[in-house]
Amino acid sequence: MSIVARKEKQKQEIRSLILEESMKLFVEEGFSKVSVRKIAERVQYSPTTLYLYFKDKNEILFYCCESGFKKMLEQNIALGLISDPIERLHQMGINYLNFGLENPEYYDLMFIQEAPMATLIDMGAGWSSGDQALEALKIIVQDAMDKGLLVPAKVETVAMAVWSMVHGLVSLAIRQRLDKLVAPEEVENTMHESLDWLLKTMKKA
Amino acid sequence: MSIVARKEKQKQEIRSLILEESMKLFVEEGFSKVSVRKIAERVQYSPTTLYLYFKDKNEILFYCCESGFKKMLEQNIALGLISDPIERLHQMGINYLNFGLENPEYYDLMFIQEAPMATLIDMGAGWSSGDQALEALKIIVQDAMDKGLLVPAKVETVAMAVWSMVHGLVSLAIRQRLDKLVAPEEVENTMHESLDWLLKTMKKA
DNA sequence: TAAATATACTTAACAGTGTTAAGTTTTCAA
DNA sequence: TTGAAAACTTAACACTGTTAAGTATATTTA
Repeated sequence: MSIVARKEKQKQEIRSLILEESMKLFVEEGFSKVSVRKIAERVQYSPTTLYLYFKDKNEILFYCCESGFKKMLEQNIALGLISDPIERLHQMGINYLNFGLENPEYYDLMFIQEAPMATLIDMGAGWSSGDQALEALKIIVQDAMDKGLLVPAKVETVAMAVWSMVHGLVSLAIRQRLDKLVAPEEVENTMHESLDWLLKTMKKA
Repeated sequence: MSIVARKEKQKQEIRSLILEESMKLFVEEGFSKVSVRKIAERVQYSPTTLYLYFKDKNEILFYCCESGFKKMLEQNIALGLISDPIERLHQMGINYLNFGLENPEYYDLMFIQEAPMATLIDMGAGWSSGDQALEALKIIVQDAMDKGLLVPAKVETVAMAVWSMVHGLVSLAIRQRLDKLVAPEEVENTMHESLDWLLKTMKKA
């Protein structure tokens, strides 16, 4: 049994190696430049060997995506210290914007590309860390309403609005669409102003 | 002179033909399935001939994109009849959501893919119809503020917030991310509720 | 220990992609 | 009618994801 376990462990190590090198490639060359052959070259295996460890390229993308979510959640640990729900929501939004702008390739994978979602669907699995992040958002919104800081409304509606807005900001920025609204050097600043505006606006008078 | 003019006209006709068939392919098979060879087959030319009429594939995408904006603007013509700025902004948002959900392939091209933007940048040209749509948004926001219907703020900030939110809703929906927040059959409805919520919230008490 | 089996990995290939260089056919002016 | 210019095609390059078939390398069984 110990021998089969060791083999399994080795297999897992190679899987990890493949994922690690894939992510490095992402960050260095961008999503569109990542190919099975390039990953293979990095891990010093033939391209077809990767198919012994993953079903297809999309599955590799999916697991990279998962690791992106972990990265994102780590950033939010310090959030627990903020007790005021609105302030906490605000900081969560700021973190979201920063994560997107600092890790555009990850963000692309996690929220823009359809490939990882396709895999998720035919794996029947959950969006583990993604669901977790959304759950956190809903809880904050609920909390804010309970404390009378927001006008009462359906939690899902408000959560969707807030998430859509920050996602909209990041994804339009990443895809160079916000340059069309303000000068490039003002984009980042205005994004934060928009977020501030939303929170100030939604706060019960 | 008349003969060279006729030639030019013929050239334009072929360009139009290529674009038309490209767009049909989009709608029928989706962005990712559109290839130079498939377009060529449809217009009954060899693939390389397309390069005599367009610099590269991205340029074709760019022009398809332009036509998407025209389609979108047409939808907004009836908006002029609404005099109340908030109501007009609301209807503009509803139109935006509907356009995105009804023409996901166009929407993808116009606001999600980076290819057309790349072409735009190295063409040095403007985002003609896109700019027009954004200008309309800014004017409405300004109008609403002038009439005291919105809390005063920087126009660009509010415009960016509103655009980002509707874009966020549509793009997350198209990429199947909103299913993670509410059940699939409730997505469209909740999107509209989120939009309603935003407008109700931003309206000056 | 030797043969049989299972595991790990690679080579070769298919069908597709965007794009370019070179060659052919057609059109039109001198 | 000849010659040049325009329009178009063929062949090829360098990629892409993926599969089938073959080859080594361990591991198990006789």
